[in-house]
Amino acid sequence: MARWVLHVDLDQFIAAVEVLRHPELKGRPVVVGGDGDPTKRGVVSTASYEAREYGVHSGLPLRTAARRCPDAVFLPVDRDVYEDVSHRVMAALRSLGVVVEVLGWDEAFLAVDGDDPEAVAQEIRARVRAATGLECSVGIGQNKLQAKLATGFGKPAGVFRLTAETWFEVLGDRPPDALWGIGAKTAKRLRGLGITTVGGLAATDPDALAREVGPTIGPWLVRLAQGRDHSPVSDAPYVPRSSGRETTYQRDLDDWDDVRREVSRLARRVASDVADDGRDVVRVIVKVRYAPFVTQTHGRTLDAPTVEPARIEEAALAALDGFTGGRPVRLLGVRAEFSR
DNA sequence: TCTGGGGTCCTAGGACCC
DNA sequence: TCTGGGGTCCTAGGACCC
Repeated sequence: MARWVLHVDLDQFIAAVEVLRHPELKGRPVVVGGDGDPTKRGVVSTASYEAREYGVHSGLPLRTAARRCPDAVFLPVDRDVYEDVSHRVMAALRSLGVVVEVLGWDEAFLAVDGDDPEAVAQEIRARVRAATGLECSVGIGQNKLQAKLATGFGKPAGVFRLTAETWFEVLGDRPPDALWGIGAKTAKRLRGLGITTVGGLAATDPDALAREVGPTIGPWLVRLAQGRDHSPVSDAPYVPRSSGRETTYQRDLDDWDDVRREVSRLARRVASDVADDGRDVVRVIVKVRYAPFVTQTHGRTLDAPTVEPARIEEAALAALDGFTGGRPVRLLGVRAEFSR
């Protein structure tokens, strides 16, 4: 009996959840992001397929989205609702009685045995639809990498199988950033080395690439392009490595007394988040993004692991002392790292 | 009129030690 | 004029993902 990995990805998840609770929006361009005001600083979390027709996509500044699609309905991000729907989706997936590895709100890997993975995929789609009213797409592969990439070819509301046999036929001529883990920066770097396709990357000598981009990443990139991946589908409970809060201010902070107050406020929020799950904090990192979008971080390692809010705040303020110059600030962040 | 917020993992350089 | 080699920890930054 064959072993398959199925990757499930909800279609336009956040926008679909909003349409579900506002049925009058069905068929209209819907853009979810920020606090729903497209004149403010913020980016698109998810755009409905109708809005995508206008070139609106995740990560696009809201102001740009409003320019491209003035008739779109703009809605604020409502995390609690998406989390709740996400729980129902994952419960529907677990109802199949297989190992489910959750990946964010709207994605999961499933380990499935059998000779008809397409039938299982359709059963998944039916159960998710019954539980939530939402559509999803399912990728089928022999490993997580293949399954994850397959899903994109099944969208929307479809199923696609991608195996070692069809890997190069489907992906060989595509640019390297079609792969999961290669972004614009790495694609550009590869282009500089004359590598412009997945097929080309797969045929590159791993040792040669190691010399160019590092001993771990070089060979990993080649394995990625070959569609090789041995990582298991795991339902082990997620253990966070860190927890943080950050804010982009609608108007830059010019006064560093305000900056200091805001760092204290963020640190106390982080401390309160951390207290909820009782993890010991070993290091606190402060992030500052200046008005021209230049970002710097400074951290403080604690003398001893702690959950004490006062110690966490103190460490954040000490880390803030690493920043000099007093330039206007666009974003502040505080992150706590846990002992491992 | 630019460019969110939540994360993870890897790299590179300096400090420090033997 | 020359100034080891290896290991580990700490720190800041980069790249990527949802």
